[in-house]
Amino acid sequence: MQTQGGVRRPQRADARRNFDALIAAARDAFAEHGTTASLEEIARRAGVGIGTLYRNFPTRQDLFDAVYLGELDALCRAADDVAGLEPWDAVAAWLRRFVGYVATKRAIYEEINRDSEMVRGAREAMYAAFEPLLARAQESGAARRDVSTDDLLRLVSGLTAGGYVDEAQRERVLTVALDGVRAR
Amino acid sequence: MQTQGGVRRPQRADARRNFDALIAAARDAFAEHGTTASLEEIARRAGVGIGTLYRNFPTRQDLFDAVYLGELDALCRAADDVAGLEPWDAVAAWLRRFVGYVATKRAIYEEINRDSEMVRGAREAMYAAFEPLLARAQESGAARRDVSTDDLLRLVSGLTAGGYVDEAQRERVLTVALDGVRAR
DNA sequence: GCTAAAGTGGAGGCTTACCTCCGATAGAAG
DNA sequence: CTTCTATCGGAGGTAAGCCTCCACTTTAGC
Repeated sequence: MQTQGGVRRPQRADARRNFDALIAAARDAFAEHGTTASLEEIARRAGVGIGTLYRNFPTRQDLFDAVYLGELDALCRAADDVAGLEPWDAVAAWLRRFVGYVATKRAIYEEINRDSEMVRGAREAMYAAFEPLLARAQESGAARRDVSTDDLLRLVSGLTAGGYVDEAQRERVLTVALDGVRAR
Repeated sequence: MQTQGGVRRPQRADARRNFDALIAAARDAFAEHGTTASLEEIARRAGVGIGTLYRNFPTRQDLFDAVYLGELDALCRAADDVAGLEPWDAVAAWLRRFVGYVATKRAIYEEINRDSEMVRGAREAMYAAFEPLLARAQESGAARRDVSTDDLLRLVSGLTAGGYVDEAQRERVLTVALDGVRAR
């Protein structure tokens, strides 16, 4: 991939090193502090000057996109992986994958609702990936018909972003919610 | 009530006016910006100097408690109001009431997971209010037995805090989740 | 090696928030 | 009306984040 989030990866070796270090540091920082993580701290963690951060990512959003758009691709492709399962199982499996995507990323959750230009495209990609799975489950009678793709993704991302005592509880709560989606 | 959140309401007329104005302004600000709302903006909105804010509420937490503990009481007492309904209906009704409490309050949601000393008591009060309703619904066979009070309150508060296109969507999603809680 | 071009990094100016302190003010009591 | 005192409010010191700018450093290509 030549670009990530519309930001070109630089050519010179040292510049590429810094670019990658910044994305890695930003991933951690966004996960820990949400969208408002300090850019100066990100630069510090990456072992890079603040000027370098700004040259590569003129705005916070650019950095944010670079961090998440790559992983988003993988998530969308996962829809193909589960396409062979039974209709309902495919829905459940992909949603669990989606949880894995959102779980460690407070920032994603904060952003998923906003209408920030660039995230809109990302959301559309996810919706496009999940929509067919849901449609198939609904046609086969496995999933209730009165919910939309949008409903489900918001349901699951809201659930996921909450704080839980442990992983087992998150899993339990997710199971309850998925049972609610199942047709009776 | 003489105290709110452990903070004594002052005696002099002007002081009481300011105290109340601060709580009202803080309620708005916390709803809008979450726990990190600027204290100086709260003082400004209340038409009061920043010094007055600090005299009444030495810490952010004191202010936060004063804002929410009063409303919390009302929420807990609502458990009695619904106690006369059918077991399942009582659970659903109280949870909807709970949604009303959390929905406009990002700050509450942020705080509900943390173990901040003073919020712990608040959480226990809510749990105490809801627990009997859930237990009754489980005994009557209306609610599944593999979920706890804690599970449900986190499930619902997570759902509620998410962003939605409109109220109808929030309602739809909540319905799905509640259906998941119902015994088959 | 040498050099031009790409890339670096942090000092510094700006803004915003936190919190303290104390001279000025306004309510309560007589 | 006066006096006493609780209360006010914002100036100002401190800290942290944002972002720009440019003298310096490093790389790639010869």
